[in-house]
Amino acid sequence: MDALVARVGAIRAVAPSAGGASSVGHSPKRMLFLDLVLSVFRLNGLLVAEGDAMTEDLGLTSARWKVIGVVALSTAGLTVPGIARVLGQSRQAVQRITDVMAQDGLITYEPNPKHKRSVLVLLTDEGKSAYNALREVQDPWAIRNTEDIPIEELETSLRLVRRLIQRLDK
Amino acid sequence: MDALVARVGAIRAVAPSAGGASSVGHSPKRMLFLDLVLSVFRLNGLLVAEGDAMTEDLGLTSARWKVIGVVALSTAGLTVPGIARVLGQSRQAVQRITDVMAQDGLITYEPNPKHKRSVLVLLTDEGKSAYNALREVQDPWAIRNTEDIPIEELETSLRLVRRLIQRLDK
DNA sequence: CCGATGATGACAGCATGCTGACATAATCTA
DNA sequence: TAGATTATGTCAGCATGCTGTCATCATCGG
Repeated sequence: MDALVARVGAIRAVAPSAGGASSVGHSPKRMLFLDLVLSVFRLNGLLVAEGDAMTEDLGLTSARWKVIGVVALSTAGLTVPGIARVLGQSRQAVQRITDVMAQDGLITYEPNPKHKRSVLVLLTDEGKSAYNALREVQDPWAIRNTEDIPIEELETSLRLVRRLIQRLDK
Repeated sequence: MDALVARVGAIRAVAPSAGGASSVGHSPKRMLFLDLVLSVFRLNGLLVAEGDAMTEDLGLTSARWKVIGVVALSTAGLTVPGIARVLGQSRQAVQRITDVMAQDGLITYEPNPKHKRSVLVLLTDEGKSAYNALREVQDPWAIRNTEDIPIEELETSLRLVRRLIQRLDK
């Protein structure tokens, strides 16, 4: 397991040239997996920070553009628990975000014809322009971060991440 | 971008048979990347939950075994900011975790011959047995989650995640 | 040797996740 | 239809990240 931490450390300490040699010892798959887990922890933190920095001018944060992205793509509106299910988060966590976003005028709560209490979340005009502005920074960012990565690697990685999600989500 | 949310939704709503067809529209790489980003957010949450559940009997949490794992692998001990640098977190966040772990008797603060104020973190006997117990649940878990995944896919994904980390960490 | 710069400790505040608990609305089932 | 089960709103508390601030210790350069 030394290799694991050595690698984690290397991410910060050593030149980007590192990252080749896979660990020796026994059960390389186990090492790869644990290394991947720690790397996902780390990447998550960096992505949140990056997302926050990238959209702070728009009055957004990572938590907010997760919500705004989901709502923008729903034609008929979504309930708060519905957003939570899509994002895989607790409804309470989403509720707190949407309440603030509603105060800020990005979304509105509209009556839900199918449910007396559970209102629908919709984007306001301000929310829609925030979404458009979001895409204007997010799309170039996505392109910038993938232009030198083969599409096959993206597909393989996404498939693996999805498989792990499915496995852990029961 | 509809495909993105459709996919995210599908993770929960649809049978595991989904996940094949890549998105249509323009710039598939951009779609793949944004999808990967959301999936990483999600996987992170699931991994934290899984890590907490898996080790709660040991008096550990995800945040704690990140620390305990790093400390266990250092021969001479590490300072709190040192642990933070390895994990890519703020020293304050790590300090709070280590303070509680010290109260719980998992670690001790020892004088640092190289620094008057910045003490070294070391595992107590209790901490060492917690680390051993951790490995006894963590290793089978890692094996279980990778036995049907080709090692090439693990390597590709880890390499991609690492590359993204390096890119975002400047 | 001394002052500037950087690293660390300590405290505070905030954002974003989680869970638990309880009441009520909605839906399913016998 | 009536009761049981599930979904939702709401409030509370907690865990784990982040940043900012300020004092103090360490280190380096003139």
